[in-house]
Parts: sequence; C-alpha cells; structure tokens
Amino acid sequence: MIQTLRENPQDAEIDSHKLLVRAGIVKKLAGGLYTYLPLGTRSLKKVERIVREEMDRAGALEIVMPILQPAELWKQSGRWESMGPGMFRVTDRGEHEYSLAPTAEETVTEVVRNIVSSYRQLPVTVYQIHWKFRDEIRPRFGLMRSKEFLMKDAYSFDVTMEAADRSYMAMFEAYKRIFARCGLKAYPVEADTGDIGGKFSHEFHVLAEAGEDGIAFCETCGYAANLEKAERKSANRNDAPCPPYEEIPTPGARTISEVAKFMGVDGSAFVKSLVYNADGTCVMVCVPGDRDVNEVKLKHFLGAKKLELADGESVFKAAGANAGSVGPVNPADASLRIVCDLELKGAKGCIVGANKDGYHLKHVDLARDCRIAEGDWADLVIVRDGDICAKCGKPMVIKRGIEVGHVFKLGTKYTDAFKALYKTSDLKESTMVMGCYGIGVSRTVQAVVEQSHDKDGIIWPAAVAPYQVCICLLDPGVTEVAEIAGRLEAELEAMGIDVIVDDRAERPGVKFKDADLIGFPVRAVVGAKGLANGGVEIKRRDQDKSQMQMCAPSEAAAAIARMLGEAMP
RNA sequence: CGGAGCGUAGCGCAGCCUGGUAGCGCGUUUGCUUCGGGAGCAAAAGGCCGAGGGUUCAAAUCCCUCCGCUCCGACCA
Repeated sequence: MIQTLRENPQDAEIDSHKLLVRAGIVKKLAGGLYTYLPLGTRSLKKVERIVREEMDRAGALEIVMPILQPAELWKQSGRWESMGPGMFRVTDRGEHEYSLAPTAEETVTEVVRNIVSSYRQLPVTVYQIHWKFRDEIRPRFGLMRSKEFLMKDAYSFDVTMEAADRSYMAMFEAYKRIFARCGLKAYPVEADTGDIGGKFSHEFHVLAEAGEDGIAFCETCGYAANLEKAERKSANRNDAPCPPYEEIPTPGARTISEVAKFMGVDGSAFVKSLVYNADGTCVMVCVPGDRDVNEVKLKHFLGAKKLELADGESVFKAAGANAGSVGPVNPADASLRIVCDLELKGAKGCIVGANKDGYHLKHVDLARDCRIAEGDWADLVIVRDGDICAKCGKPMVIKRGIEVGHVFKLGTKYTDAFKALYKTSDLKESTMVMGCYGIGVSRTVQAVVEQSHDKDGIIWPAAVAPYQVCICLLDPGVTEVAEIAGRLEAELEAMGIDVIVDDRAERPGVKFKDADLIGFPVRAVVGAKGLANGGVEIKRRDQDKSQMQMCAPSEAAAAIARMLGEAMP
C-alpha cells in the first residue's frame, strides 16, 4: 500500500500538497476529502500522540463527543443561524436536525454544565482529538483547507476571569511544546478577539509563503499579529495649508487608480471614502487613497455586530453620488457619521469624491471642510510592510503563515447561553468562564511538510516521520545481506525505533529516490557492495551525501540511534 | 455566487478545430539482459472518451442539458 508517483498531481498548487500526494501520504477521494494512506496515518497518529501527551501533561482530560450534534444546541447559542452555510446539516428519519461538528463549544458546555455544579469541581479543561466538518467555500491546498479534518479541540472552565487566564496560559505553554516537538517553528501571534476584547487570543503560525494568513512582525520588539488585528502607529500629517477646495470634472474615472492616472497624481494624494452598513446604519469611512480598510478594526471601533459595504442604493442616499464619486465633504445625508483613519489627521490638499457623479474635489482640508467628530479618528487600515510598530516605533515586516493552532479566551458567551453555573463557597450561583483551544492536527502534518522539504522530497522531523529509519536492502536475494538487514531491523525495533525495510526487487536508484521522496529521517543502505566495502551505510535525510557514515553491521543500530538523537529536537 | 478552464487506462497527457474501429509516457504483468541515484529490449493486460439527450449512415470529436473537478474573483469608492 505504498505507492509513489513520479509526476506531480495536476490539481496541486503548493509543494507540500504535491509531495503529500507523490510520496503516497494521502490520496484524494473527492474535493476537500482525503484518505490518509498507511504512511500518512502513521504521521497523523504521531502528531496526535504528541498533542495527547502535552494535553495530558497540562492537566487536560481527554473525552470524545459526538460528531452529530443536535440542532437544538446550536439554536440555543444562536449559531444555528449565524454559522450559515459553512456548517454541514443532516436530518434523521424522524426529521430531527443535526450538524456535523464544525467545532464543539455548544456540546461541551452542555456536557460540563450537567456535571459541574460546585466551585470545588473547577477548574477543568477537557479535550478531544476528533474529526471536524466544514463546508468550505473553496477547499484547497490538500489538507490545508479541507472539508473534513482532524482537530484537537480543548475547552477550559473556570470560576473567574483571572482563573481562566491561568488555564489559557497553560494551554499556551502546551502549544509551544507541541509544535516544537513536531519539529515546527510556530510563532504565537496576536489575533482578533472577536466580541470578547482583551489580549486573549493567539494564533500559532508556521511561516510559509504558501500560508493563507498575513502576519505583521516587528523584528525589534517581537510584536507579532495577524493582519486582521495588527496595529500601527501613524504620524499626523500636518500638511501645509491649502486654498479653498474646488470641483474638478473626472469623467468616466471611477477607481482611485483611474482618477489618479487622469489627474497625473499619486494614489496617496486621495482620501478613499467608503460607505458601510453597520447594523443597519450607514457610516462613511475615510482612509488614505493607497490604503485598504481593515474591516475587523472598523467593526470593533464602531461596536457593530454586522458590518458590510452598503449597497448601491444606500450609498447614493447617504452621499448623493454613486460609488466612485463619494467623499466626506457635504454628503447628501448631513447626519452621516464619518470616521477617519488617524493618518489623515492634519491632512490638507487632499483629493476626494465630490458626491456628484463624475466629479472630484481638490484642495480639501479634512478638518476645515468636513464634519468629523473628535472621537471618530482611529487606526482603521490594514497594516503593510514598513508600517510603524505601535509598541516600539520601529518598522514592521509582513510575512505569510499557516495557522496551525488558536487559543482563545471565550469569557461567558456560551456559559451564559447554556446557563453553565456553579455554586460559590458562599452558596451563590456564578457563571463559568470558558476558553477554547484548537489545533489542526491534519493541517499540522502538512505544515511540517511545507516547512521541511527540498527538491527531492519530504524531510520528516524524526518525531513525526511515518518511519524513522528506512533500510534499503539492495540485494534481497543474497541470503547473507538479507540476514544482516533483518538483524538490524530487529535491533532497531528492540530499541523502540520505527523502521521499514525496502526489500522490493527494485534497482538501487529507485529505492534511493523513493526513500528521499518519502523523506525518512535516516536511511540505512545494506547491500553486497557496501558490505564488501566496509559495512552498512547510514545517512540523514537532512544532510548530503558527504556526511554519509559507514559502519560495521554490528554497530549500525547504535550509530543510527545516535544519529536520530541528533536529528530530534 | 460570478468568471475562466478541465473531465479520454491507476497517474500525467495527446486526439476534438476539419466526425470514419482509441493513442503516448509513467505505472502494472511476463520473459531476457542489466544492477549503487527513477535501466534496456520484447510481449501483454487495462477504456460505456464524466452522465443523459440530440444531429448524423457514423460522435471522444458537432449541438443541448446536467454532474464533477481546478484556478481566479467575490469591497476599493
């Protein structure tokens, strides 16, 4: 059941996906659905074991919850609606509705609230390693974003916010250990905290060009944050005073780049004005013309539950013009709230839409010409490379990352909805404080490959390799050689080392290529020629041929163990 | 959801425009030779050409419908 492919699968885009398929780690069954072949299953189980050991060490208790979750639970939290089409839903013969678990906050809260009733039973953290289902808009990159994936999800329950912080930190530390043991360099980065607020959400990212998330890093002070969240320090502009604004015709030019080209100026001379619909009310948002609005920041700033760009009709009603000619000077709706990015404070001589189709205004002084409340200036844009770190004032860089884990302080969102209460020492009732903590186990496997491969194939870290050692038996027909290989295999197994013997009737080149492609950390070559020349040849996958060692058959096992130890983090 | 592309042997592809008995490479099987970095020669097996309908004497090929997959986009005002 080990099949390697010479050619890349036609549907794979990124190296790790190509290699997982070529090396026979996984096989696609359908879009977003993969079979873990024997090699893949072994790696998956190894990651799983590391996760389990570290969760146990951190004091979390393993449970297994149903994948089929009754709709009632989701209705109780309000997420039956809010999860939308991203959740798989099924109906049984009695017309009862269920979800296929996309996550398990509802279920676990229901379970724990029925068991825990006293402060004496807290804190408690439970976890499971189980399959999750999400109807992704676009599954892609193999295991990276699939419809079905293995996840470790943990949930902590505490008496107070402060106690919950301790549970959070315990998980945070466990995560660092888990990724390190998997041979991954994973960085904790600050993430959006949703409605809860505070500093209590971190994502763990593996840096990779193929990553789907942007991360702002400050190499000076170590600040790291998801682009959704990353803040920057913006200097006030304090531009020179400008003459009164005047109207200029800009026929047919809609986008900023079109108008900028038409006028022969740079996009940064513009103020980009967008009309958003925040919980049913229109708000105009102004940012520098060469910047993008960060909707997550905007949503938090406005305190909005639902935020989206206003539709064409609302835009016209609010501004008096269609998108493309909208601006902050005298909008049609005189009571329209205008919020503005801090960088524009003191901006003068700007170009804005005239709120009249086909026209723009130049020489606009935002403070002089617009009605913007003092409290409506805020950091509202997406950080980009070179922006100034809000913590230390030095420039930041933008990198890409694969999110392999997320720790999150939930507060009482679910324990309120489910009335998960406990009795305090003075017999009062109080609501448990919750945290949730996820690791994409299957995604972690792919992240390892993405981070550790070369042109010849995968380079598995020893801790998560399907097998730690591959014995390439070059002359399986020669009894003496086969015996030495068999003995070596037995010795290694006795030492607790995973070993696979390639005793196929293949030519040496084929075996070497396959061993490199699959990426076993250590390769031992046992062949008639080698034995005649000094013995068994051992080599680390992450080192080149010049580091190859020859050793006597009787010493090979010990030498391999030593080599593996060096390769283990 | 919008746009584009693709469905032909286990995998990667050609053939389609211009209709006429299904092809190549890899892999698989057999034999001989070879044997330390994806060997050579010879032979063989393996296809409802995504599904359904239509046009035609004749359809992988032309037309219609559906299904599946992949990529891009899904806010730039």
